[in-house]
Amino acid sequence: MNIGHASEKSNLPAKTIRYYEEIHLIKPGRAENGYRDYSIQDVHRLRFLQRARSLGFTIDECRQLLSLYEDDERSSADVKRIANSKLAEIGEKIRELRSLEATLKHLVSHCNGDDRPECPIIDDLAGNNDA
Amino acid sequence: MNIGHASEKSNLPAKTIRYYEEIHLIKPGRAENGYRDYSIQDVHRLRFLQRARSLGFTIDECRQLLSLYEDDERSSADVKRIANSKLAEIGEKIRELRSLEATLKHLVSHCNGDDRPECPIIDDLAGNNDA
DNA sequence: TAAACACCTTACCATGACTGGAAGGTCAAG
DNA sequence: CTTGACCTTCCAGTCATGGTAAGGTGTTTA
Repeated sequence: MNIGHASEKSNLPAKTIRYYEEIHLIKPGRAENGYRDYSIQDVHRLRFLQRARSLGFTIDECRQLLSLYEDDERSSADVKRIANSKLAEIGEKIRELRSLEATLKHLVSHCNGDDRPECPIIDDLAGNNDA
Repeated sequence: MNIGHASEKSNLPAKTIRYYEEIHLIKPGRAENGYRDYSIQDVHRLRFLQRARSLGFTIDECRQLLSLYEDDERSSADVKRIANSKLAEIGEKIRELRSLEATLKHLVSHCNGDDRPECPIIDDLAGNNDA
């Protein structure tokens, strides 16, 4: 199967698929004309990678997950550990963003938003924390 | 004031300060020995940038905010508009992360996490959505 | 049969916002 | 005089692609 077809099946741009080969995540065969030739197994791997990436796993985590995916003897604890650490990261990121949101909302709510220059948002950024 | 001192006062790494100069966010003077020489005003700008970046504004947004900061005739509406658009972005990002978190939590909760190979997380990534 | 067009190849540059390191100049203290 | 803490510029790397160029291949159509 050519890369275009594999791209459709996996929901990954061809560019990305070639990049995954470059960093040794997959190694498709080659046809006589030099075109990459993807097997059904390869497409499974690509779909796996697409899903894992869209869940926020980094390429390195995907590499770990993929090797667990291909290992019939894996323990589910190994997989769960990776997922839990990613969950912790996501939770932390959410907390940070919510704190940012609160701060900005507070500033915005105190800004008149008219054509006068007084602006508590700028004042805060400038370090004048009068509020 | 040398860059090391400016770095302490602004809470920005010296590397970052030099980078900000490279992209024309600030332009400190130079001492006779060629060292950068930061004024109090420069440090105010750096602190402003540090705060704005930590609130999630991009460099380009910081550039806008900085020019508003330096413009006594600015309208607070201009500032509020930028802040509101950033707020919308942050909200969207939070929604995405919460959705990721929910999906992952669901998967993790169904995974035994023992030394057997059965793993609903891997199954899901592989595209077997039995759950 | 030939041209048009879709697809494939490699190779290189760009992104955002830094961070790290090499190679070297400057300056104060011991 | 030398050590060490600073400072300088320049070059390369990060992450996960995206863009573009220059060219080879394969199928369809005039």
